[in-house]
Order: sequence, then C-alpha cells, then structure tokens
Amino acid sequence: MRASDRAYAALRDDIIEWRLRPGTVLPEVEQSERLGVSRTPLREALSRLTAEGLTTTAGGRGVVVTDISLEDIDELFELRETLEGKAAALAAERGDAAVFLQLQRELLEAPALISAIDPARHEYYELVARLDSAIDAAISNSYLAQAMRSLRVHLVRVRRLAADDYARLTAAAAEHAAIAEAIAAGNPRLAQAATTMHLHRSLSHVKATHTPQ
Amino acid sequence: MRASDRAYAALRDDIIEWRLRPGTVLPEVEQSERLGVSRTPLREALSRLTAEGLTTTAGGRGVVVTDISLEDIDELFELRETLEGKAAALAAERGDAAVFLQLQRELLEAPALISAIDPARHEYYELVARLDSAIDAAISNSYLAQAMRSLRVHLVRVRRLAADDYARLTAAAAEHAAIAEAIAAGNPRLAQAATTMHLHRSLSHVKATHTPQ
DNA sequence: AACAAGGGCTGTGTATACATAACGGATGAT
DNA sequence: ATCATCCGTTATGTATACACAGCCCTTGTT
Repeated sequence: MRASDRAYAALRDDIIEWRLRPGTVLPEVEQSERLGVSRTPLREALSRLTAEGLTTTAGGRGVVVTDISLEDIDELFELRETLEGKAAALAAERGDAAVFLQLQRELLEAPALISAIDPARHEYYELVARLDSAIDAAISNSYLAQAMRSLRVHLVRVRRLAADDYARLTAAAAEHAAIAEAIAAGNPRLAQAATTMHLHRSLSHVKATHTPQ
Repeated sequence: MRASDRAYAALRDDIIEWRLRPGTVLPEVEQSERLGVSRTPLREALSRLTAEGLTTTAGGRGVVVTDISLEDIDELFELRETLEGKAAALAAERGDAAVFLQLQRELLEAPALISAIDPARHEYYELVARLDSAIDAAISNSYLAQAMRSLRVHLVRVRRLAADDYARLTAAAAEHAAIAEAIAAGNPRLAQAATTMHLHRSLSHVKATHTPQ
C-alpha cells in the first residue's frame, strides 16, 4: 500500500472517530512525523480530505478539521433523503429481488447481533453496509453511487455522536428491513417512503441525544 | 495564483473543451513541461481532477482522461434531475422572490443575447450561471450545493457535445424562465416540475444531436 | 507607556533527486 | 515457431532541499 494511502486512511479514521477534534490544525511536518511518512504523500492525503470536506485549508495556517454543527446535520440529512430516496426507488425498479429478500431476512434477525457481546456492534453495522452496497450495485448509476459514498463519510462521523442504544438500533434494523422488503417487492414509491421514514427517525434520534441541554 | 491552481485550471479546461480527448494519457513529466510547472503541483492538479472524475488512474500507466458514454449521460441526468429538482423546490421555499423575478425577466429577453454576434454565447451562458448561483444561494445547503457543483463540471463537458443551435437555446431560455417564475412564486412542486421538464428536454436534445449516425 | 517597524521564525509552495515497480522488447530454449 | 524469461526503459512514488510569505515578538522611538 502506498504511503499516501496509509496517511489518508489514518487521518480519515482519526477525524471520523473524533480523535482529532474539529478546529484541530494539522501542520504538515508534525503530522508527517506522527504518521511516519514524508510531507509529499501527507500533502496528497490532506488534499483528498479537503476535497471530501473533512478538512478545510485555513489560508496559510494549514488545514484544520472541519466542524459539524446542528445545521450541518440538517443539511446533511436533507441531501441524504434526496439521494437515498432516489436510490431506493431505482433499486426497486432495477434490483434483484432475491438479494434484497435475503437482506431483509437477515435484518429481521439483527437484534440478535445487537445484543451480542461486541460493544461496537461491528456485525450489525457490517450488515447495514451490505444493504448499502446492494443498493449501490442495483441502481447501476455510478454518479449517484459516488455522491452517496462521499456523503456516508460525513454520516459515519455524525453517527459517532449519537447514543446508539439497543432500542434505537433494533428500531433502525426494522426500518432497514422495511426498505429491503419494499425494494424486493419492486415498489419504488414504497421504497422511497420507507427510506424517508428511516432517515427522519434517525435524524430525530441524533438530535434528541445531542441537544438535551 | 499557485502553480497547482494554474495547472488544474488549464487541464480542466483542456478536458472540458475536448482539446484533450478521452483516453489521452497524461504523463507527469510531459504535462509538467507543457504547462511550465514542476511535477509536484502537477500531481496535485491530477489528484483533484481524478477526485472529480474527469480523469482516472490507469494503474502504473499514468492518469487518462475519462470517457463519457451515452450511458454516462443518462446516469448524469438521472442524478441531475434528483439534485436540481430538490434544489429548485428548496429555492421556492426559501429563496428571495425579487431575485428570481428579475432573473425571469432577463431570461425572457435572452433570445436577444443569443442572436447577438458572440458565437460562444458567453452572455447567455453567464445568465444561466447566475440562475444556478441564485439557486445555490437560496437553498442554504452547502452539501447539496457542493454536490451540484461537482456535477456541473461533467455537464459542461456534455454540453460541448450538443449542437446548441438558436432554436434549442431559445427554448432552453424559456424553460429556465419557467423555473425562475415557479421559484419566485414560491411553489416548490411547480419549480421541481419545471426543472424536470427542462432536464428531459435537454437530455433529448443532446441524445438527438449525438446519435444520428 | 504605547505604537510602529523590523527581524526572526514557522508555515506552506515548489523543485528536484532518488527509489521502485511495471511494461515492452529482445533473446533464448523447447 | 512460439512461449517464457530477463533486462532495459520509462513511468510513478517518495524524500528532501530550497523559496517565499505571513505572523509574532521584540525593540526602538515618540
């Protein structure tokens, strides 16, 4: 693997996992020494992060980790509803029903995964990621898929803010199962509606856990 | 201006204006000499182009200019309809009516601009760009605006393929005026419908002029 | 004591030298 | 004759040295 890829992945994870807080400046020499690479590949990594919106160049003062405000979350979910609603509808039109039926079955059994010992819920999130991938493949629209991929980076970051308790995750699994069911049934409008429902509930949950004060 | 910015702008223009045809390989040393910059800023320019999708890295063989097939155009417009339809609806809800009323007036007089001597129709395209900017500002959603900006690069490239004759441009101006009117009237569904109409006609025009053989 | 000017320092922007991997051609063996 | 292998060339990947600009601190003057 290339040094620039390693630097990019390391920095991206640090930002997504909130180990690098918003506002943190990332001087090139300091970070290149921390990650054990030279300045050249590190600069490329920073360029990619800035293109994705995870960092911004603060005019002569280096790049800084971007903040995510509550307004940002609203905007993020507004775009997400647009893109993922369309994607679900297209998947219902073009997707393979068998694939989504299988995903629906697995999602209905997801509570077992959530109650398992893994506190990070890797198995559950991996299952949801497989649903995303199946939708990506079904829509056969690389531009739309690319737009959603660039969104998901920010969404993972937001997800780390929310308290993903057992109750919410089981509800979310049921909502995902409903999306998969609608796609498997070949019903575009229902798939879009199920997606809208799920995103609104997710957004409500995030805002409820993040603005109690 | 930085050397990397100049290299990026030059290469982007060359690709958009089809001076660099799809499939053209862009070796770093050759292009750096052509543009009068070193390899380092040129590499950053190529990274940005690749992130936008105008070029792709061809594993060890350098970066190549990406192709735009007819399927790509279909996918592009599918995403465009989703994003710009939503944007028009949001602009109708949140925008300043006076701004769009003024734009509508100017668009209704656009045929005068088109029949002017300028063969590149700079004035007309500048007016359309102002409508895009007004919508961007009205939606107050930076993520959606960013997604549309990254799309427009590809769309300009496609536009260069189409025969923008007088008849099509005057029709397009009327369609744009209808969008501005709907936004000014504060009617989201009408604005979205007008956008859908315009994009479908644009797509039909592109496909009609590009697949006669 | 306060303000302005200058110098140093820290940062990014650029160039270039070196390392390394892959493609192509040529040559040999089968 | 054809295929495999080796070597040379050429490309990118990386490191580092240099250039330059902006901010802060210090110092001098008023």
